[in-house]
Amino acid sequence: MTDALAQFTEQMGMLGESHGMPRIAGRIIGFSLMNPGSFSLDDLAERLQVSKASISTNARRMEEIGILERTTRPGDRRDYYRLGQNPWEKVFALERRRMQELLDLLNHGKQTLDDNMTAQHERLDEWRHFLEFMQEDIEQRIERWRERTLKPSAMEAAP
Amino acid sequence: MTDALAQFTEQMGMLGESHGMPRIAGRIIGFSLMNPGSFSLDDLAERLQVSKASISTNARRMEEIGILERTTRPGDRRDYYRLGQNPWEKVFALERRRMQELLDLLNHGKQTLDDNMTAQHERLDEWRHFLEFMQEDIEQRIERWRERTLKPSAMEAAP
DNA sequence: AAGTACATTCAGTCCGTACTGAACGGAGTT
DNA sequence: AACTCCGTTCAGTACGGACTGAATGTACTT
Repeated sequence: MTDALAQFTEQMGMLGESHGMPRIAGRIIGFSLMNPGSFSLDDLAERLQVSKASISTNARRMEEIGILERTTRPGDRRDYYRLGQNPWEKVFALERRRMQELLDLLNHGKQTLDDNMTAQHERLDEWRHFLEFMQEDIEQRIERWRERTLKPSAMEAAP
Repeated sequence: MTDALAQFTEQMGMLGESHGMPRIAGRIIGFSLMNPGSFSLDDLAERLQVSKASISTNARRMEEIGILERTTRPGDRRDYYRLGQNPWEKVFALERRRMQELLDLLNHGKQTLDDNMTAQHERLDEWRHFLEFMQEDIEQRIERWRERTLKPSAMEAAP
């Protein structure tokens, strides 16, 4: 692996950490982004210089979320992993779920709040409205993205 | 503090952790959401059962980001904290910054990638386009939210 | 000047969790 | 059956960072 690519992989690891995922998970994503084909657990363990156990755990978790895809080959017992279809939609879905948790918490909190605390009620409502407003739009946004990528002819060049 | 409110505060702490912030920061937000007025460091330390040092550090950091507001009172040396104007926009801004970091990383990685690896180039481009698309749209969305809240007469009831 | 009332900083502790090596399990092969 | 080649699980380690108590800094009061 080139120096530059190794560095890219490491930075993806760090970025993954800042998104709340294990460092190795980010590295796997970075590596898979930059290298063609699919890779066995042993491949990844060797290339990323980490234990096979970590690779196994992280790859499987990311497959459950849909970020990675597991494939097999005839006459070969190993599992091979590569990037899934549209990994970032999956990441956004996770963040959306956290937003929903917050929304639920705010709703529940509002119920436990005494009626005469109008200022707090208003503030809670404001937050809820904002979150709901943003949330309903995320879906629309992703939908629009899908439409756009399905019709590549309509793509405009970005500056 | 009521049992229910204490529980709310704790859950806000946990939720904050899942967003990558210290538990105490989330608790301060939760507490400030539910309690009227502004609070001194000692107030918060006592109510949240944590050390004053932690409160100081976390409150200040959140003030830097704009989530909290620091106020003072005549004839009183203490600092008082309360929620800032539109805290969630600030949280979104943070996530937007992380997206930008990823975007930068992808752009830089693309430059280090050999020209003849067309498949990887395409995949990188796809990611970049998606992120750019989502990012520019988030700004528009927040802008629309501002317009909407500035004209409360135009508000529609949500289902 | 000494004393008081704050906020901040810093060295050290504690805790969660990512990560590892080794053991385990299962499915194929001989 | 025993053996091989996988992936997974588990007990233990290591590490990062949140949190704390004590020290420090600063501005005001007497």
